Amino acid sequence: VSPAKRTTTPTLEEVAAAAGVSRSTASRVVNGSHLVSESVRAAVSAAIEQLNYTPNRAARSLANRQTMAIALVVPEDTTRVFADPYFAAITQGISRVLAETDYVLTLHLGASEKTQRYLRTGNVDGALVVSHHSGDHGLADLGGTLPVVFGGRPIDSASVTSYYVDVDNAAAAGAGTRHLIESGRTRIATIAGPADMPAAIDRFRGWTAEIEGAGLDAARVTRGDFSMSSGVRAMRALLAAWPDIDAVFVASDLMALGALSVLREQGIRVPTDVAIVGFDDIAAAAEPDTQLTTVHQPSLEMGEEMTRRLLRLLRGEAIEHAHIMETTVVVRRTA
Amino acid sequence: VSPAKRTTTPTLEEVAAAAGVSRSTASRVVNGSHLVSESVRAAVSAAIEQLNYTPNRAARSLANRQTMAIALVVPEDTTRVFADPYFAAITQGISRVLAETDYVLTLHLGASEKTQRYLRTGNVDGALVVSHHSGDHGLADLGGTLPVVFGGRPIDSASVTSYYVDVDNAAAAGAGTRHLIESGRTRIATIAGPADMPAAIDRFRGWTAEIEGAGLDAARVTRGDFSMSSGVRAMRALLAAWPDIDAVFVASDLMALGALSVLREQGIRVPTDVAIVGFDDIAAAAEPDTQLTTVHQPSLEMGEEMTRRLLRLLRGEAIEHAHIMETTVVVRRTA
DNA sequence: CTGAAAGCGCTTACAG
DNA sequence: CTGAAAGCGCTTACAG
Repeated sequence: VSPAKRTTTPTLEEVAAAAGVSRSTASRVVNGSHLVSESVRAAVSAAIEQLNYTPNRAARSLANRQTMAIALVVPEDTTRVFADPYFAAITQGISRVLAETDYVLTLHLGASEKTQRYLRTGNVDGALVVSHHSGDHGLADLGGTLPVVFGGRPIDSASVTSYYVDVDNAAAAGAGTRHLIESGRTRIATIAGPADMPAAIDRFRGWTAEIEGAGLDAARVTRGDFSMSSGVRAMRALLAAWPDIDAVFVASDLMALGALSVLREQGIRVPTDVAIVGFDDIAAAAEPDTQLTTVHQPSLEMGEEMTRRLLRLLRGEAIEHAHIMETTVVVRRTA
Repeated sequence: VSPAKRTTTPTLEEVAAAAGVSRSTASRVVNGSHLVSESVRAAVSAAIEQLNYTPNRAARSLANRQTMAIALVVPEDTTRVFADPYFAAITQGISRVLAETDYVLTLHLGASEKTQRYLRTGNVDGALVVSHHSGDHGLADLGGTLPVVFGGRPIDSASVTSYYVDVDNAAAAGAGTRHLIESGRTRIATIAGPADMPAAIDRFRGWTAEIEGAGLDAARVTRGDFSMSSGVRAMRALLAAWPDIDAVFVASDLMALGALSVLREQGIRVPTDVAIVGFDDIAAAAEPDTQLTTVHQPSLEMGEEMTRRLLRLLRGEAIEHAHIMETTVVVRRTA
């Protein structure tokens, strides 16, 4: 049978036969075992190459109880969340590090009964859960069932025992706010995020602490839902309630973009009249026409780090429960 | 062993024992075979329930040569594409119909050698490929290896034999342009998409045909890359080159949003001075502060339809190669 | 360092 | 309608 003609995938058995060794030995070289002589390794490698052999995943999983699959679960399945650049970047990071391994990624939008059962019943070796919202739909104790690392601090009771990577949202928001204070602004407002999201809560706390610490008035507050249009509404509301504001710390770049469009529309100069600091540093923030000053959050790297940590957990290594990544204030044109 | 205490998953063997039947019979009821008596079915079902049995996927795949997995591949892996609301909606649709089946979705960003090999060596039962760009990185003949349905017409040679769902981009763009013409506009520009993307090419063609058909001037053209910031740049360019324009058909909502912000900034009234029609109908288009008139494309439904079609292919049913979905012009405030 | 053998948990002809 | 048996393609003690 010429390799070009065969339609069915070659098996380990055939590789072994071609190399003149046993199936066990062929298996050992496929798996990089050290107890194989150099000559045998070469022969088997040649056979693998020649037959274009790829191990059958199902057979492998069945035999060694590893699936070589890891799940990416996004508990909330609204389009808004999924289209979030932050989420896109995290997924990118996850995909990037997984690409260098033999693991495959399964995608789960929502945390349905079916998904939970899938996760708990040995179909994946581990899970990555990315969620902005607090309501983790019963995913809290998932970590007790299989290795899990969360993107963002989980708000639930199990958080002390869960693994997660995050930034220090309060400190980061504080730094962004401080930039405004240090540049002489005194009537600094904030457009906060949803009151039920840990990241939003922490950023708001960071802003408040910094404002009060500077002896300024922390009353100029409004909220959005992290979307651009909510930023538009929030900015209008802010302007209506406190026409005197000279700066605003916005809890997400998308909302900041919305806020900027309102200021532009109303002919309010940025940063001369009102300075704006965002949060995230999405790609759009760096655009020549935007040049948004913002708190940089390493989203893609967070995805990479989550994945690397999960991989370590899968190798049986011990890691700390929390991994906090660095943020920086990126000063551009709006503040 | 009480079911509550056991840590290992029960096997079919155990279910069979508990029900007092053979493994074969237990397997038959798990798989809904008709050749099982009612009483036996009941007994096995009870055992399954009681033991909380879930079939082992690996064992099942190995035995019946089905993986019950389908791949979602996004050939280009830039953050920009992945954060695209259109893509997010499609994925949502895919996920939604798959949720009602036993299939799981694997996610592949980029079309690396590794991914291609994965797809071609029997690790999934079928694939869904979503791509805006033409350069499908060798995915063209993927359909010869396993069932595949594309989101968007593939531009490559294999397209006549591939399955895809799409909209009639030329006709849809024509309809959007016609809306502008019929409302009395005469100096109608367009912000087109990338010259290497089938959807962009077709939309531009649709605009051109309609403009020329009405005896108008089809010279007012500029291009973006479908991103909001490119819309900003394109709108500025348009205004600089042809200050007389009274309308613009924009090939994507994201670009239209950018264009609108420029008009707002320059104090140009919409739609009084310049009317705008977008394409996609993303969530942001319907926002109270935007109210963008646009060509609605059923993105989520396209994802659903792609998936349903792939499922049919997997069942061995015959389907047409192309499935074209309806678009409509949604008239809001900008035109 | 290498091989024979058992086993992973299912499905599916084949008989009956 | 039901069961015994073979087989899916691997891995992994166990001997040697």
